[in-house]
Amino acid sequence: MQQEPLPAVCSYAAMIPSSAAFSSAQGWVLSFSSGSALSAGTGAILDMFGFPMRLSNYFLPTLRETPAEAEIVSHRLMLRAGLIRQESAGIYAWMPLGLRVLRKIEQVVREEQDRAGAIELLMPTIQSADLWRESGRYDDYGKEMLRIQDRHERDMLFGPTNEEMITEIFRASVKSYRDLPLNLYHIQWKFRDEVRPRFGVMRSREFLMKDAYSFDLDKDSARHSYNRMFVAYLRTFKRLGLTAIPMKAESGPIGGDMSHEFIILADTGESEVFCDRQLLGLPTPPIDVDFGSDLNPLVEEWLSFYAATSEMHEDGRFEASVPEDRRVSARGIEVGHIFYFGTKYSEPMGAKVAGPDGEERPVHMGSYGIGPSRLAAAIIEASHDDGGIIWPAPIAPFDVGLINLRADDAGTGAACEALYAALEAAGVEVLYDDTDARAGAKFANMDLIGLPVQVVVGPKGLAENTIEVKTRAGGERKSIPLDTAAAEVEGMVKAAKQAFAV
RNA sequence: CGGGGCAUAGCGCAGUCUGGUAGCGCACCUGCUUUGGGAGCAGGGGGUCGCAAGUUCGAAUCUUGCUGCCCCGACCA
Repeated sequence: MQQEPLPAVCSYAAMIPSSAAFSSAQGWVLSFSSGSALSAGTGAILDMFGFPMRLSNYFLPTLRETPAEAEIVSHRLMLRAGLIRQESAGIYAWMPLGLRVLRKIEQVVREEQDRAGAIELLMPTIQSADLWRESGRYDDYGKEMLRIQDRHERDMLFGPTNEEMITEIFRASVKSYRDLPLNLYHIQWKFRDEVRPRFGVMRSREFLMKDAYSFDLDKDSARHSYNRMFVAYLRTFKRLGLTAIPMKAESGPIGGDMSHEFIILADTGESEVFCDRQLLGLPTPPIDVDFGSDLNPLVEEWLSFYAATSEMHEDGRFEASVPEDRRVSARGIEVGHIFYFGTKYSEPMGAKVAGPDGEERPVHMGSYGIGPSRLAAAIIEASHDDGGIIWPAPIAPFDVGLINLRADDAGTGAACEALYAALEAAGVEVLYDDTDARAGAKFANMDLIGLPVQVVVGPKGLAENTIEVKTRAGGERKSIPLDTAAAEVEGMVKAAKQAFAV
């Protein structure tokens, strides 16, 4: 079972001291700094604070009506479910529930990057224009780059990407081929001043991106670094509940000659894509894939089937290489992009290493992007129904939505509290709807925010010592005995997550 | 950046043509009733009508300028 993401919890805990209302909770500051608290599951930490996620105390501003500006379903649902709020064109605030999703996506991405041998660091959002003058991109990048000046009238910019900066970091410290290969990544906010931002966080100006940068002595080893990210991406998207297909891509303004986009199929996709149906069923590389081994056969298998975006599509080749009943032509959303671009930056910026022969040569580089903020929207595009979002279990903001149908009833209240405590102790994240809204409103709201498992506690069932559980994805409900409910729900949550494990 | 549209309460909208006390539904607050799929009744709060000039006795409404936002296209994680 993967580790639960701590950042969301940390930020939540950090907010507590600012509110006098919580000052009666004792000892939490000390508890928080203890190692055992941090190593425990998220739920256990919250429980330790004695501050459960009661909806009555939470901040979840959902909307019953759809804001007029939202065109596509993910944008509508993200606004309605209180995940995001637009602050300016293409610029969004992430509300608590949305932030939890974003952190979970980040964490899956992080785990797979780490597994593939990439090393995390964190570069700033603001960069010096001088760095970009070195590579020549300061003039090339155009108006998409947000240019700013500091108080000394120095030219700065809000980074749209980090090739220059990582190259600068690399060249300052790495001088020998013995330190290669190296792959450094960070997960940081980027800004691209899109002419027309749209579709919410799918195509925003400010967006969160995981960008990794590989450094190798020559093209062959760079190819291996590329393959490692290729495999990591296949695993990452699968764990997020997505079937992403690598497609040959144009390398765009970043440049280079080996490049693939990872595309998921969705009706609202921005681009037209064509591929062989076989790709949809190819097995995802397993968790124990050896990243040190030759990954070429694995990658080549994926690349042996036809797959292309409309820009790279050739009708003739498509029809010649794919039998008619296997031809898929659909719309797709780009969720990742990997490039090999050789010495495009290392050469002009002087990032050189000495080879075994003592000769210095520019390193061969690649860059590898995934947009977690965009993924949140893409996942909703791929997983929703008329009632709202259906989160894949691994990235759901909470595992369980616990509904108390009668907030003023001592019996249901006690049953909910007991269930809540038992589930949290088992490491299950629970959002407890203890509000006094009506049943219908609670059900609709819970469906909207899409938690994988709903637990409904009402006076009727309780009279027979039962509660009801419902899975959001399939909609199945069943009554189960109260005394085994916690164990059963825990099992459902674990099974739901297990279904996404690869 | 070309083309089109919109801007009135947190959200969805009417009112603008034809200038005269700023409205409706949802949400919010109070009370009572209700309580297993977005309850009912009664009462209540919330608005520089995007901004600025102008015309007028009087501007949400007419004029001009500006700004913001959305949609289509070209471009992109």
